Amino acid sequence: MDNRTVAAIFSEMADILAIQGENYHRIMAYRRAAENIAALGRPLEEVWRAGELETIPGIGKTLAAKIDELMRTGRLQAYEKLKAQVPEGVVAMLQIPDVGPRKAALFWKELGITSIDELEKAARAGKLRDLPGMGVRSEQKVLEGIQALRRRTGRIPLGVAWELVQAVLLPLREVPGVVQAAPAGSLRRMRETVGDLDLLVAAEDPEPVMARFRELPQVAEVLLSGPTKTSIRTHDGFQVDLRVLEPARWGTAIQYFTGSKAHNIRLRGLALDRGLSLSEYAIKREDGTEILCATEEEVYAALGLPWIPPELREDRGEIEAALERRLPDLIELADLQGDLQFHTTWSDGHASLLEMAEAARARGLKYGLVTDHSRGLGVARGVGPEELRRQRAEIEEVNRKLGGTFRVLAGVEVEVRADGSLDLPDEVLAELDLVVAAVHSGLRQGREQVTARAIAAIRNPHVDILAHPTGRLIGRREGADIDIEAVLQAAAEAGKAIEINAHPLRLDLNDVHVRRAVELGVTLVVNSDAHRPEDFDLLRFGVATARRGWATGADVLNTRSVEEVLAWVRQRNR
DNA sequence: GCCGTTTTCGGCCCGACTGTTTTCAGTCG
Repeated sequence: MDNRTVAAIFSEMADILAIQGENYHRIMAYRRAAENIAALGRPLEEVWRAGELETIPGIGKTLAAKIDELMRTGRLQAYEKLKAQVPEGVVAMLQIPDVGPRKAALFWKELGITSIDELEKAARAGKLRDLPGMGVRSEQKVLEGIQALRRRTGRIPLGVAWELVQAVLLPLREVPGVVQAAPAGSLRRMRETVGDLDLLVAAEDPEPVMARFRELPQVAEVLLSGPTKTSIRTHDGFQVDLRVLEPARWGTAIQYFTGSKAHNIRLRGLALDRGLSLSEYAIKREDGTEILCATEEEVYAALGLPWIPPELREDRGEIEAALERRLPDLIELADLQGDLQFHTTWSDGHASLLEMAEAARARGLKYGLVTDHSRGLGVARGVGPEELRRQRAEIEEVNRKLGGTFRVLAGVEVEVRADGSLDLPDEVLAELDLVVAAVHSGLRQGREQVTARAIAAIRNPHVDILAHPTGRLIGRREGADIDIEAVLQAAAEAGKAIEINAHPLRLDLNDVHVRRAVELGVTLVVNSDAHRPEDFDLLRFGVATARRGWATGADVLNTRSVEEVLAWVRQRNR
């Protein structure tokens, strides 16, 4: 039983307990356990076998026993008992905005409603308005919530959220009196998907900012608007929350709204230990006097901590690391010296080798590995032995033209066939500077088969890097059911590198797997996988994912110089 | 249900906004 399944069960148990009106903290215990299991980075089953379940934060005797039952029997009696008590459709109602556990329970108990469809009918028939605590407006909000839920395509991919936020912040920055404007929330933490978009503006007078925000062309609907907060929904169905506050309180505010919730709860606990109360407005002493923080550094310092990078703020050990002054020195975009995967018109890229090299150079990179697809992948065109030989001539010509300001290395993205063999003969691969291997087809194979293919590729002496190991496309396609732990172990043994593909729909490895790779000492590579010149800008998302996985510059191969990268290849191939 | 250099019991973050209410409950983040 894998981590995601166990996490989902605990999360659903929390929902059911909430509908039943259970003790809030007991519910939170289940949620926290679910989150920590999902973020574990190594197989829960392995932790269970080692008898170390209770070393996981938020797992005590009771939950450890429940995990044990799940691992041994594949079932959990307590879960089945809970599920039998509350209809599935009632639990599903929690997905509707503005419907929480209390209201879901109310609709169910008072009117016998057990599905979202029934709820919609009841709302249309005006049956909800007479319930205690409800009214005509609330009934309308339920209907609107159901519509919003049906429109919602799920969480927003990081790349889309990034673009939208840049577009919205620009006009807000032009409003007179605006001192600062920045994204907060999971976008600032650079999570791979973003739920609602959180924006923060510092200005003495909030109203002109709110007014400008409400009138943006992207706005389809104003959900709520007060003196400190306005929420809108865009035409694309995305919710954007804007908070405006005075500049003197910027530090506490941006800290608070960056989250995560779990990180903030821990921080507030630390504040209480020191006789302080932390809120988005200030740090309050017990006598009621306020400490205003204009910067985040001041907030953390007041709690005895160094500043913690936003990408780490998930309560995955960063607070302990900060207390012990052992936060990692995270990799930064500027640390990258090269990019070890980009494409050209030799396969499915949209620009010439020279154009791509110049684009990479314009972004401060010093080298790049051209990795057009081998033939086996059914993309338009693709390179075989003959094309690679001819491309080599073009590489030399481009390198001459660039006159030492940038170096193109010869590579390929070689297809791992369904049977685990590679799409190009070894002697052809041997002539290249570096070889990137990738699985694109047969992603739906069984776990053992697809894992074996990836490991076979890693063990091929000519392969240096395994690209986007799961092949997922966020929000579009599940990745292969691949045993990442086994792949990482194989890479560690063979001394091969694993890619963090920076494309915002891939981010593959993901943050949790990066963390595990770092623990295992696996060499990582952050690659743009650029298919057009502007795609080199995507590297920021790959670096962010590396940072979320606690990776330092030393963990990532392409922070090294081109000579060091080539030496890394040679010392292994001897 | 978890957790512990103020604790093995009694805590567990804090506030905005809305809609329903005459002081608060529910939801959200």
